[in-house]
Amino acid sequence: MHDKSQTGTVDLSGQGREQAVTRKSGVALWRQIADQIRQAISAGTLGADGKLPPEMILSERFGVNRHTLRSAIAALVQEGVLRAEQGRGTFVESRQKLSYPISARTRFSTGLREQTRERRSILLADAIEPALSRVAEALGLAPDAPVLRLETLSEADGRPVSRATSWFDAERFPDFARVYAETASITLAFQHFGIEDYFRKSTLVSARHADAADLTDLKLSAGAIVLVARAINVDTAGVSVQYAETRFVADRVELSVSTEA
Amino acid sequence: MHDKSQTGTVDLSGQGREQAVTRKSGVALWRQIADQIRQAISAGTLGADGKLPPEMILSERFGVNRHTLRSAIAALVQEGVLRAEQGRGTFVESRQKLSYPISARTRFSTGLREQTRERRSILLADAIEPALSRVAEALGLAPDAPVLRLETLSEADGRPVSRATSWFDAERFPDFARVYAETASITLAFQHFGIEDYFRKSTLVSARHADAADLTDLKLSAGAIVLVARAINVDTAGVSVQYAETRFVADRVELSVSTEA
DNA sequence: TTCGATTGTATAGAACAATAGACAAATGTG
DNA sequence: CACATTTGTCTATTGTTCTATACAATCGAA
Repeated sequence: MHDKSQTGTVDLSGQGREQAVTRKSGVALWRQIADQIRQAISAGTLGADGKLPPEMILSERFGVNRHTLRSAIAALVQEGVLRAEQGRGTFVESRQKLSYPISARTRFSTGLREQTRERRSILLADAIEPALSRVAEALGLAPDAPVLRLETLSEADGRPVSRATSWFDAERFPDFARVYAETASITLAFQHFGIEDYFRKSTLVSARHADAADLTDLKLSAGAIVLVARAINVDTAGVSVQYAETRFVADRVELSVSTEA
Repeated sequence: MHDKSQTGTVDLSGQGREQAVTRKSGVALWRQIADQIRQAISAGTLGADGKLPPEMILSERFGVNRHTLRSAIAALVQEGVLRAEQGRGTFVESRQKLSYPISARTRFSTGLREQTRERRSILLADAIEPALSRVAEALGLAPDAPVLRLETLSEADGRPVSRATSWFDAERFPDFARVYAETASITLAFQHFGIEDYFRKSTLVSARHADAADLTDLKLSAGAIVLVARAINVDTAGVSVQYAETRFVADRVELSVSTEA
């Protein structure tokens, strides 16, 4: 059933890189095309002048009917990436990708300060629960030890950037959730508990399709990709104080690792 | 058109994490389900005993017809993730994710040595071309300076892991492609040109859908995700010697960043 | 105002995806 | 063997996606 998929190629970038749509793949053509246009815009290889080529031209490049291409554009208009004006053309609404630095001193707001006008984090939920095995291992706690779980959403310039689930030792940090809710900052909340500084020990990066909850919180459409960073933060004594699993919107964020050993 | 999508949820993990399929989203149900099963296997929350639940059970969990679920399984069988046996059940063929370390001393084979039986890199193509703007910038060369481009494929245990495009200063490293073809190692090829050691300066990590070429080379099915690492390597003097854009199969690889400041 | 270029709308048919029900074929067990 | 369990195949129906063609509406320039 899946061995007969056909692929047609298209040079969208003008730089030798080929883009393509694959038929009978389980992913609708209009969605594949929407993903590629979004990516090309982000890479600057399409709409660099703020305007997209006409629908007829684009549909020929992708080798699909004009209506199929229009579905792709409609999806991107709904996402806020494009804006179509009858008689004039289709225009790019937003372009740039945020570069999120990962280093020993990774903090949410700091690294994005120069790239955005405004940033904020929202506390969606908090709960005290027995630790899952991977959480207990990351924090160096006994299995099923009580941990505080924080669900947070981060936005930059009014658009969702990432969705994080963080765990903390509930015994060492009682009432952390309330302090965080007041300060809206992990760094400040840690200081309230006497931790002047903390460091990123390790980060595991993977990628997958966004699940249902992330789709909603991050305002994504189905099939969207998230970059997943599983990180451990330690205090100055090297003791794990936070384990976090953060999902970044792959279309809007890239992770920057500088390894100055 | 895209605002009327319906979402049904299913707890696949037994840990409170919900999985879901979204209808009318441009992604066929069987593909969404295939993606989720693959991910659940990789996370160990499904088929931990090597065997998948019967089709009837799974189709009820996902809230779809048995045939739809069978399409998902068929796709995973073709990928080599599952193996179905009439009368017996469906079994897990491969599970584990490779953890690819990113540090100042990142090299392909070293980090994967303990996780795999066998690794190899294949030179697919090489060419000398004028540098693209981002390549020239990364290597610190003049725009359109001649650069060598290498297209390589890396496999571990007989399965494709990553697909890289690397660029080198063609004037500093004449004949690099031939040397690399003979040694099958970037490290050894560099030594041939008097570079005893080199370091990873920076890495940008992003994620996107695999394009047509990567789909073919990495033997993926459409809609698959790749982790993209854009890296700059420098010699001991701090001069850029290699710029590489590597696409990792997101289902098989995660990137590990240890930030020991 | 007239015209070309462009996006928006409508309709119909073909190809694909999903559902439904029934039964065949293989496996392991009592 | 007889049986329950499980995957494999078949047919039919419905809804979604893609194609094809035609024309309307808006904009900007000649």
